[in-house]
Order: sequence, then C-alpha cells, then structure tokens
Amino acid sequence: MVTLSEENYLKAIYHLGNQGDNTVSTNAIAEQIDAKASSVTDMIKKLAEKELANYIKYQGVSLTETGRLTARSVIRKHRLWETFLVNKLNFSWHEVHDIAEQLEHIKSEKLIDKLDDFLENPTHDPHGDPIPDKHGNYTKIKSKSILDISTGSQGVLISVKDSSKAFLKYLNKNELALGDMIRVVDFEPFDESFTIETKSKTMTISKNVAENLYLSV
Amino acid sequence: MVTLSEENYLKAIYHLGNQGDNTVSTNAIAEQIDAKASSVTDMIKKLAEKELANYIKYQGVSLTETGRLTARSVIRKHRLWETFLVNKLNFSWHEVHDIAEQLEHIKSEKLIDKLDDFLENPTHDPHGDPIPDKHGNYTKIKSKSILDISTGSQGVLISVKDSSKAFLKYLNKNELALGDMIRVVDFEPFDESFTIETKSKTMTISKNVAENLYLSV
DNA sequence: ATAAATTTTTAGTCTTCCCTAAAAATATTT
DNA sequence: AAATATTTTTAGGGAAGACTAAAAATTTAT
Ligand SMILES: [Mn+2]
Ligand SMILES: [Mn+2]
Ligand SMILES: [Mn+2]
Ligand SMILES: [Mn+2]
Repeated sequence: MVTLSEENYLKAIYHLGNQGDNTVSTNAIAEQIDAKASSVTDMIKKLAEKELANYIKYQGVSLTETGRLTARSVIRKHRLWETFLVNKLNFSWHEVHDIAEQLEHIKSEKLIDKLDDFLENPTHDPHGDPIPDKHGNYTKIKSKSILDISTGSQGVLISVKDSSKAFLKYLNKNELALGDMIRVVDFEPFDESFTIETKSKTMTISKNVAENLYLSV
Repeated sequence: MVTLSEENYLKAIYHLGNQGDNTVSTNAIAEQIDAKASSVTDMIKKLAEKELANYIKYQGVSLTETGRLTARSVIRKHRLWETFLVNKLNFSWHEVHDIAEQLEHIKSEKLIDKLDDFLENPTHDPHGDPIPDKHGNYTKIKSKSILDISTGSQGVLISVKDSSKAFLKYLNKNELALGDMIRVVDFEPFDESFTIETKSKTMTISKNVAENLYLSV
C-alpha cells in the first residue's frame, strides 16, 4: 500500500532523475514537492524501507524497479485524467493539471482501465506527453525543440516542455496548439529570437518560448 | 476549508439524522464511519468549532445550515460520479459505491459542474437516489416500499433502499433493475413473502427484499 | 429511588507527514 | 590543505485523526 504522499515523492524522483534512473538530490525533491529538505529525508527513508527507492545517505536517491513502475502508474492516471478533462469535459489544457493532481491518487485498477477504453486508449495527453499503458510501457514521438531545429525546416507541434499555466495561456493567446504545422523561417542572433510561420500567420517568439516547443522530426 | 475526514462525518450525520435535522448519537456515527466513539467525539467538537454542527455534550449532534449544504455538496458529487461510472464507463451499479467514496472528495467546483453537464444533468443516481443540484436542491420521486403496497397494484421500480453490494448482486442475479414495471400479485402471511410479476417472469421475494424495493405510486 | 447497564467524554498515545534549529557531511574556494 | 559554503541529516516538535482505558453522565431496570 502506497500513500498519497509517497506517490507524490515517487513521481518527483521519477521526473527529476531520468525515469528515476539517475540519482536525485534531497534539495531538488524538496523544491519540486514544495517541502523542506528534512521532510524529504524522512520520506526517502520510508521509500527505501519499502524498497521503492535506493538510498545511500548523502548520496541521493533513485527508484527501484517497483518504485519506477509505481511512479509510472501514477503518471498514467494523471495523464489519462487530463485527457478526460480536455476531451470529454471541454476543459482547456491549462486548467487540467491541478485537478489531475488530485485524481491521480484515486485507487481502482478497474476504473483506470475503463477510463482508458472510454478515451479510446490515447497515447498522449493534452500537453503531448506520452501515456504509459497498464504495464508501464509507452513510446515517445521523436521530436526536437525549435532551438535545435535548423532554419527553413518545419514540423508538427508535438508537445510542450513547460506545461505551466502561464506558458499554456501564452500559447492560447497566440493561437498555437498541438498539431499545428510550424516552419522556422528565421533566427535573430541579437536576442536569440525565432520567426515562425503557421498556416494562419507569421510571428516572432523568444528563445524562452522556442525551447519549450517540440516539433516532430 | 473542509477536510476529507470532516466531509465523511458531515455525510454520516446527514444520512443518520433526517437531512442532518434530527439529533444523532455518537455511537450511531461511530458505527456508520467505522470508528470508535471517542474518535467521533473529537471530530464532532471540531465540526461544532467550525460551525458546521450543533453539539451539546451528551445530547447528540445535528447539522447547521452550512453543514447541511456541505454534506449535500459531497452527496451531489458522490451520486454524479456514480452516474458517470455506470452510464459512461459501463460499471455495474454494485461496483460504483467504493470508487465514488474516493471521487466525492475531489475539490473543483468547475469539474463537478462540467461533469453534471456531460451527464446531461441527471436527477437520480444508478440506485435511484436523488442528485442535489449545485444549490443543494433536489426532488425525490414519490415512491413506496413493496411492503406498503396493496396486493394487486403495480408501479415502476424507482429506487433501492439498501445499496449494498450483496443486495444489488441479488437483484442482478434475479434480473430486477430500476425502471422495471412490477406488479404485486400475492402476499403470504406465513413467512411474510411477496409474489411479484414483471414483464418477463413471476417470482417470490422475502420480506427483507420487499422492504428495500421502492415503486412509483 | 437506587442500582446496574449503557453511552459518552476525557486523558493519554500513536502514526503520518510536515516543520525549525542544530549538527554532520560533502563540495567549493582560496 | 585549509577554510568556507552548501547540502543533508538528526533531534525535537506540532497538527490531524485515529486508538485504548478509565471516568463521568445518562438511561434502563429493579
Ligand atoms: Mn499535468
Ligand atoms: Mn500533462
Ligand atoms: Mn453510493
Ligand atoms: Mn448511489
């Protein structure tokens, strides 16, 4: 039995270390979870005790195979609920994260499998992030940040790296959405800005925006 | 801010006292919540402190207007989620209560309003219980237990008083469902059993079953 | 009207998850 | 290689919500 709080820690370690593979620092988790480092140390010990995490004092923490699978199952739930909220209840993509943070902790295997079917087994959530299947497997679409794409080439907007409300609302305001075909037409070295072209318009975006937009390659 | 545990106590008091109007005993709540009486006393004090309950030592507890509305909002969520699970995810009516017990605590006014619309503003849940609207108002369909209906008369099965898994599975096995037209054709005084007739069959039911089936009048 | 039984409350703990402050270990400068 | 700065852990608590055991109040039986 994994508690709500434990699930949140597992998710944090998973996201901070590359799928929980890399070692993650106490402070990094504290920042992510919005707790103090001492609280994190307590919880890490508990996770290690339960064999969900590998932990050596002062040396950071990573996930065991069980921990990794548990984290993925929480992420699966989070992303399926986000998809439900957007596709079925007509929420906008910037509104769903906080609600999914609550829904991801509902315990019922059958519920989540039925939800998956109801949504027709989506492979990606409203922010373009992959949804693990019930065994924890998923495939990430190959994509590159606009920062790493050569001027003149184009691709479909596949996902956003930053899923914060502020960034998503910026994209809404500028009518940029997942699925849009985007061509990178110019790069301005002075302020590292890019000019991009979509079906409907041409616009300039800052480096900060460019690095958060991922196009199919 | 009302905690998950507080919500459960408010619901218990609401259900045990007539909409929280009547005074409810500590032991009754303890049984409903599956906790010890001493734990109940602690919580009742907290609810009174927050002006959600009226409480006089040794004299039982009832709900304030705020407490009543809060309870109704939790019940609204519970019944909407049950409706979602049955109507959209194809759960059977005996499987949904435990999951709804979790979902009823998700906090988002917007979520529940959108869910309500998505379900096309249902007035009753899968067990025939009325769903309060966002202001806490609802209308109960006039109905009577088979126990109180005269032999020879008939009505539509509107709701079940006992929503336990065991009873609902009994009804599934015997192919009795909400919406069925039922005629009471005989009463046997010896064992207080009833013979009822539906579109598809005639069967005998015990007093225990009869008192839990409510027909429209 | 007492005595006995039952219900309810109080007193004292426990667990979970969080905190602050201080100590210990590790990393970075000089 | 020290000295300094930073990170991490330990020690000691707090709030919420549950528990047991004992005391107090109320109800029921005699
Ligand atoms: Mn999210
Ligand atoms: Mn997402
Ligand atoms: Mn229910
Ligand atoms: Mn119900």
